[in-house]
Amino acid sequence: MPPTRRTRQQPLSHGRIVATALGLLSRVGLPDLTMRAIGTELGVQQSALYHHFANKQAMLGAVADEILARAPRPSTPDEAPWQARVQERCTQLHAAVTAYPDGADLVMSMWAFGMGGQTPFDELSLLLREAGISPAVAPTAARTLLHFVYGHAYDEQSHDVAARSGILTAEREPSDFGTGLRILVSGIEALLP
Amino acid sequence: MPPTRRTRQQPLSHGRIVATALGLLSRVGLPDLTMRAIGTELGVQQSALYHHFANKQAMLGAVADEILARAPRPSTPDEAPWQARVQERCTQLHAAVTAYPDGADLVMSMWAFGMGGQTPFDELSLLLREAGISPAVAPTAARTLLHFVYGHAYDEQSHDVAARSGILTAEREPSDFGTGLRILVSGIEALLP
DNA sequence: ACCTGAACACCGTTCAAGT
DNA sequence: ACCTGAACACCGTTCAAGT
Repeated sequence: MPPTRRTRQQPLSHGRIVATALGLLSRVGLPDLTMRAIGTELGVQQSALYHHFANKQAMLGAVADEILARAPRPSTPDEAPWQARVQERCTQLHAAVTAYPDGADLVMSMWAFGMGGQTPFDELSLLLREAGISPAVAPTAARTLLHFVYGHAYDEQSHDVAARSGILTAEREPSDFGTGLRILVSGIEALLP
Repeated sequence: MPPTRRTRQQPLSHGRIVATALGLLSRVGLPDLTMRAIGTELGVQQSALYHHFANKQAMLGAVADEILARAPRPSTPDEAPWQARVQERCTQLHAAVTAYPDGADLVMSMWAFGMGGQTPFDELSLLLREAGISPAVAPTAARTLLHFVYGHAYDEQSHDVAARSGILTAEREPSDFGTGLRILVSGIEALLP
């Protein structure tokens, strides 16, 4: 008797697989997000998933994109100082990846591997170019911001996992993310002519 | 006929296992750094390793510490400006983790999980406190620097792996690391009274 | 105390066969 | 075209048994 097997109503599709994977991720975490578990949840064999994605990594790339797509849209007006806009976007991305267990790990890996998560980089690069950062440096600054956002989120989420395993790690102040972000924005500001 | 099985001369030990794992890591990478492969390399059963480490993660923590311990020692004199000292240390750490395939991934994971890599954080925190950064903010600044160092190195190494798999990712300028580091140091400088 | 040998409970991926 | 069912080639970890 399988634990949770839903009868299949609709045919499989990219979107249905990603939605199911996302729901499963939030319940069991990345290590238990197996192709078998996703198949069981959808009421199909694990091998059926390979008709829609070339391999597991391609599917995880789509999941990472969905996590980022669920980040709230910026509310700061376009006329606001670029510092405020950058800080808002980074805070939203931080919230988006920490909304799912191991979300930072997943998004960071997929972005580094070139299999997803390109949008935040493009958005931040554009925002910084509009702010007057030279086109040669804007991508570097955007990457540096994202390394911080994902790295910090990864740290927080690993801290949670480690704490659950009874491992001691350094405590993290709630203000820590904001302070780090201000360091970065000040540093980028110093590059302006 | 096993591929490479060395006859065992000395008894197993922490140090011998770590050294063997490090050699294997540099040849085959993290995904193929299995307990079986390490055992074969040492001429023992994989289960023998569990008499010296509680589990694979604990062993990988020791490997991460060894990678960091092999970073070159600072040559910049203690009297030099803190900016130069921070930049040198970060550049050395960057070199240390990129010296082994998947080194950044390994060190970042173990540090986040609290199973290794504590030394760089302690060193940078101290250095920044000596520079006049308030004790409340110095750890945050140190963490922000390390997120950048490891994040950037992780990116570069993933780029290599992806390229080998024929996946296209954005090109990276060699000056990119230095530019990002200067952004961070400028930002930390802005926190000084 | 240290290690062997075998097993357990899993993985991702492939592929002939069905519909 | 889409999916099943079974297999393949692996994993990390455990544990009785040997020395």
